[in-house]
Formats: sequence, C-alpha cells, structure tokens
Amino acid sequence: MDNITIARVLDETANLLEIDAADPFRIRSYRRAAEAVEQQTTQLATLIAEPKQLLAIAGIGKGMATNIVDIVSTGTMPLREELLTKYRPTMLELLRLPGMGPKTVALVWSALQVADIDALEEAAKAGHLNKLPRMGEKFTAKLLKGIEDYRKNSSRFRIDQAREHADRISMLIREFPGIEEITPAGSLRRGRESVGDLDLLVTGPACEPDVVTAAVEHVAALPLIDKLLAKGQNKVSFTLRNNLQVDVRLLPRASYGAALQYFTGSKMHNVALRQRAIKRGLTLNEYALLRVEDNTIVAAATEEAIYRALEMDYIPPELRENSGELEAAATHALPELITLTDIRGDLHMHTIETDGLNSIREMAEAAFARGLKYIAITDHSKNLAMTNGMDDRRALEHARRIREVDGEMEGRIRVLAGVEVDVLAEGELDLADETLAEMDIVVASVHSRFDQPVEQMTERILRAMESPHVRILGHPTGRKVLKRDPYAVQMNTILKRAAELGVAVEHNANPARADLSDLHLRMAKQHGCRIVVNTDAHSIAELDLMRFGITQLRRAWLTAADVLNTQPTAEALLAQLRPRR
DNA sequence: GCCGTTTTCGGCCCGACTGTTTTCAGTCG
Repeated sequence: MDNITIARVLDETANLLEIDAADPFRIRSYRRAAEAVEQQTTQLATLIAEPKQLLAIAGIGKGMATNIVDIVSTGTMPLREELLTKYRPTMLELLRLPGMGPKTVALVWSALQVADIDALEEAAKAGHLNKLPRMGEKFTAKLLKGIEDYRKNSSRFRIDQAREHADRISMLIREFPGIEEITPAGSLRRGRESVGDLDLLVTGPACEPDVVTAAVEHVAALPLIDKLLAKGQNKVSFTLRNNLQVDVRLLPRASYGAALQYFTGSKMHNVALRQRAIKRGLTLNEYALLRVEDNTIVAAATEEAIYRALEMDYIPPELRENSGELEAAATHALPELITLTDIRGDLHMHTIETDGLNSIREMAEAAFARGLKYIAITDHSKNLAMTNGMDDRRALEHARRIREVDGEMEGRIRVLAGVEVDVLAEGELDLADETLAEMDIVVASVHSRFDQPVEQMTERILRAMESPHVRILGHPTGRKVLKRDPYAVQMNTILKRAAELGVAVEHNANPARADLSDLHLRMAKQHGCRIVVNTDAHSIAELDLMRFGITQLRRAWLTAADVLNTQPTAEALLAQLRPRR
C-alpha cells in the first residue's frame, strides 16, 4: 500500500469525524497526519515492523502510528469502520459540493436520511431541504447548480494552463487606472503542479479603502466572466467558461505583504506561522502582523518584513508546505534554491526530423537566445513510428547534420548529437549499439507503458539502464499530473539503480508530460541520483517551459549543485554523466 | 490526537462572506 492511499484513509476518517461533530483538534490531528504521510519519501508500508520510526515524523504520535499500522495491514482502521456503521461512505462525496460542510451533511442525514448526491438532488428538487433550518430557496438553487457543476467537471487545472488564465485576467484588470501590481497567490505561486482555483491579489492607488468600490465593479464586469459567484467589499469571485474559479482581492499597498503571505499559504504553513507569532506575543492575519498587547503594527507591507519580524529568513513560496521550512528559516538553514538562470543547457528536444516543428538550426538559435550554453538534439527512434522515428541509418545521418550545425554556431552554443531511444517490451533498445555509441547523449525512454503490470514496467526500465550507452533516463514515470501515479511504490527501486549506474534521471519540465513529482525529486536527491531537467521541446516555444521545471525542482528543495545541466559547459556536463563506452 | 525556548496538562490560527440571522452558525480559504 502506498503513502497516498494511507493518507487518503486518514483524511477520510477526519471527514467522518467532522460529520460526527468530534473534537475539532482531534480532527486536525488526523488531517495533519494525512499531510505528513503524503510528504514522506519512504514508503511507510515498509516501516510497520518498526513503528518507532513512524514516531519520528512530526504530527505522528502513538495513536496515529497504531492507526497507520492498522491501515497498512487491514486497509482500514477501527475508528473509521466504527464511524462507517453510523454514516455512509457516500456522504464524504457530499462534502465536495459547495455549501455542503460537515454540519449540513450530518443534518440532511439525520433529518432526511440523505446520504448521496442523487438523493440530495432529489430532496432539493422536492423542496424538502427548505424545511430545514438555514436552508432557503437561495441555498437550494445554489446547491443544485453546484451538483450540476460537480458532475460536469470537478477537476483541477495544470499549472501552465492556470498561469495562462492568470496572465489573461491580469491584463484586463490592469486596464483600470490606479492598478499597479497583480500577483497570483495560492497554489499557483507555490508552484503546485495543479491548482484548484486562481487567487489574484491586486494593489495600487485604486485599491485604497475609500475608492476601491470602483475597481471592484470593474473586476466584476470583466468580459470573460461566466458566472459571478460573490462580490464583497474588496473581493470578487467568479468562474470562467471552463469552470476555473477565480478569486480576485483588491488590497491597499500598506497591507499587501500580509495579504500576499496569507493568501499564498499553504494553509498548514500559515497555521504554523501564526503559532510562531503567538509565542512571540504577536498575531498574524491577512492585514498585518500585530503586537497583541497594544495592537501596533509590526509588519504588513512586505512578506520579507513579516518573516524577519518572526525571526526567520524569507521563505520562498515553493517551500511553504509546513514540511520543515519554518525550522530551517529560523536557523538560517534554508538552501539556496536553484533558479532559471542557473540552467545552462537543455538535453532533450525534437526537430522536424521526427515530430518537432523546427529545424536543428532554429532550435539552436532559440536556445542561444534564451541564454543556454549547450543543447542536445534527441529525436525519436524507429519504434515510435507515429513520430516518424529514425532507424539506425537516419539516426547516424541526423547526428552528422547536428554536428554540422554545431560547427555553424561557431562556439556561441554547443549542439550535442543525441537520440531518444525507445525501450522495448523486454527492456532492449530499438537502435543498434554501434549507432548509440556515436551519440553524445542517449536518452532512454519507455513509451507505451500501460500495457504491462507496474512490476514488469519497472523491470523493463531497470534492464534498459544496464545498456552502457544510456546516459539519461527520459521521463521515467510517464505519470500524468492530473491522474494517479502508478509508480509510487516502484520509484525508489528505479532511482536507486539509476544512482548506482550513474544514469542521470530526467525531470521533464513540460507540465503536460511532467513525470517526476517534487516528492520523486526529493527521493532522487536522497538516493544520490544525477538529476537533469529538460524541456523535451517539440518547438521553439516549448523551450520556455523550462521555468515550470525549475519550479518543481525548487519545491523539492534542490540547489544548482543538485542538477547536472547547471554545469557551465557541455564538456563539464559530459564529464559528470556516466562515461560513454 | 499531538505536543513542549511559558512542557507531560492544557492548550491548539484567523477573518470574510452567505443566508435568513432579529445576533449568528456554517462554510470557505
């Protein structure tokens, strides 16, 4: 059983406890434990023989350790089973509907025996809900709408798509005079791979309290709004036609830092931060950090000032998950996180030779314009017929042309010859050893991966890495961000072997193909893997996706020293890779 | 249920918005 599953059982139990109106602090313990379990890089299932090790995890105490052991060995835990005799498992789904919290779910259950969405919809349409306290016409209408939306689309959005929407909306808001700054907050600012909704913080003279109404009206009238959800003093919430929810907050300059801190989250980070404030006789809210005794403002305009006043170094948004960053910031132990400008090369990209849109020369010029010192052209091999993959003869000819272009670039940028070789069903590669021996960079990638059980897929990857020509393991998991990760349990095995063999593990910077999560990246670092971040660009424009890759590296606490393609030159990089034989 | 630079008991983050509230509970982030 993987950690995600354990975490889900704990979180479900928390939800059931909430419906049961249990002690809120006990509920929080279960939530905190679920989060902690999800962030572990070791599989807890392997630790149940040694429950003492579980106690080392912050947020896991004696009781929770017992729960985890129970979950791993039986798939559930006594408390959860007990609660499920009182309530129905389908009630957990009701919590996902807007306006339906634990109290309301408990109420419709006790009053109407409603336990699932279909029954709730029926009750709402029949007018039964209106007889219950605090549930009038408006509530029912909103609920029915919510049910409809939930059935239509309850998914999250990929970071690059969310970023695009954020940019578009920001442009429209900026047209209003007196708007100076717009910053996306929330999980987009923290660089999560997917975001549930968009938080935009806006400031400038037009956002001062006495005049903000006009700016609020401007936002509430944006042409791209599909449904206006709420409009308050300084807040507007709406959805776009694709169902993405957007919350815009207009805030005075003086408290912008406090607001940015507050709305960036994460929730757990903020809770821990406020506890720290209280210990120092301070209180933190979205307007300011205040001294409790006389309500004087200690810091408010910038995030830096707030963290400083709490005796901490500034914490980059990507680290704000309450997973050790507060302690590190307090002891000046935060790592110097990698930045986009640290990246000197990109070792995986395609051209018109196979399924790319640009020529070798165009890719080289574009990479040069982006400040890169070296790239590798790695077109597909023959097994990927749909991409017009190259056979041995073409691959060698292509390598020759790549070296020609390398010469034409006259040292402005190094262009390395490579290939993205396909890993076949038994783990063998689809090009000859003699061909691969001619390449500077061989990226071995498993495509078509879901026709085998995970264990066999892992074997296949391990076999492929044994080839002495393979220098980079390309998109190792093939995981789709918005779907589940089938390799959760296998990744440690793969990464460990890669580290032993000196094969670099690729993090694919393209969010559409991103396959290593920040958790995987942390695992890779722990195992001592060589890590590279590549765009796998199929066009010039896709070279810009590197910034999303960097964000994930930062979330994994990686520094420039942890990543190979920060090496200043192609030669320095090649010397760090597994030697060619 | 967890936890300790006010420690092994007694705390545990903060505020806005909504609906139907004649003073506030519930939800949300």
